[in-house]
Amino acid sequence: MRAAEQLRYLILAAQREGNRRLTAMMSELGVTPAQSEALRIIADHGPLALRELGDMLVCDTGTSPSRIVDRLVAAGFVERTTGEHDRRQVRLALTPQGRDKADRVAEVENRLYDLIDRASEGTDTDAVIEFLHAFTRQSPAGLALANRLAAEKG
Amino acid sequence: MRAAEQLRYLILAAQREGNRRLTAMMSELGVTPAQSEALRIIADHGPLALRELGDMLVCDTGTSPSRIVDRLVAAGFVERTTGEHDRRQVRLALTPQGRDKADRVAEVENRLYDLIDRASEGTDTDAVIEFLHAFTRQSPAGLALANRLAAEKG
DNA sequence: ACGACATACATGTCGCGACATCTAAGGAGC
DNA sequence: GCTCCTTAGATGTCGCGACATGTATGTCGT
Repeated sequence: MRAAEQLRYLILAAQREGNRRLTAMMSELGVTPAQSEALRIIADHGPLALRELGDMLVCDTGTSPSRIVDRLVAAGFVERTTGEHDRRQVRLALTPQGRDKADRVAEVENRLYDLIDRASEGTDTDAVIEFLHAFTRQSPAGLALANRLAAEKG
Repeated sequence: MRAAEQLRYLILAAQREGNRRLTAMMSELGVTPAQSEALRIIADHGPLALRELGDMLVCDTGTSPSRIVDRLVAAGFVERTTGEHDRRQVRLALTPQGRDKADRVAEVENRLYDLIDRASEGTDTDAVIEFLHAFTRQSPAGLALANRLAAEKG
C-alpha cells in the first residue's frame, strides 16, 4: 500500500475516531460536536453574523451553517436577531443558558485535549501539525482554522 | 490554542479537504468516495460477505454497510447472492461493469496519491503515519485499515 | 431613480455515518 | 426436538456535510 494511501485512510480513521469519542463525551451535555464547535465560537467571538460564524467553522465549511444554528436556537442556547444596519444579516448571541453550556463544552473539550496529549506523548506533534497545516492551507476548512487563530491573537 | 486542539481541527480539516477533492475526482466516474472504497475492497478481496466488507471499510465502520452496497447493486456494479452454506450471509461479487469501474477508480485514486505525494514532499511522512497509526489503534476505523493491510500481505 | 449585480441567509436534496431496533438463520445445551 | 443465545443483515431515525437554488436586502453605475 502506498504511503499516500495509508496517510489518506489514517487521516480518515483519526477523524472518525476523534468524532466518535467527542460525540460520546458531548452527548452528556446534549450537544453534537458540530453544535459544540459553533457554540464555542459564538461564546469566544461575541455576537456574530452567520457568515462570520461560517468563516470560523472547520466543520460545515461549505454553505452557511443555518441549520446548525437552527438547532442551537431551538435548544435555547442562541438568539437570532435581525441585523440593525444590514437587515440581511443575522446577529447570533448566546442566551444565559448558552453561555453556561459553552462553559461546560469547554470543560469537555479540555478533557479531550488531555486525552490527545496523553496519546501523543513521545511524538513530535509540532511536525505533525506543520504537515497537516501545509496540507490544509488554502482549503476552506484550513482557512476557517486560520481565521480562528487570527481572531484569537487579535 | 492548545496543540491538541489544533491537531484536532487540522485532522478534521485534512479529512474534509481530502474528501472534497476525492468527491470531485470520483464524480466523473459517478461514484462517491464511500462507494469507491467499497468497490475497491470487493475488487481486491474477492467475493465477500457484507460483514467482511464492513471489517475492511474505514468509512462506515459502525453497522454493516448495507446501504452503500444497495447503491452499488442499483448501479449494476455489484451482485448480491445469498450464501450457500450460511443462508444469513450475503456474498458480494463484482459484475463485469463493476470490475471495469473498480479499475477506473484505482486510476483516480492513484492520481490522488500522486497529489498527496507531491504535497508532502520534504516532510517525514513515516513519522506522521506512525503517529496517526498509534492514534487510531484499537479504534474501529483503525482496525479496518489493519485488516486491509493484513489481507494485502497474506 | 433605476436596473444590474452582489451579498446574506434560507431551503431542498442526496449520501453518508452513527446509533438503535428488528428479523431471519444458525448453533449449543439440554 | 426445543429453548436460549449468537450472528448476519436490513431498516428506521437523526444530524450532518456538500451542493444547488431561491429570496430578500444592499450597493453601485449611470
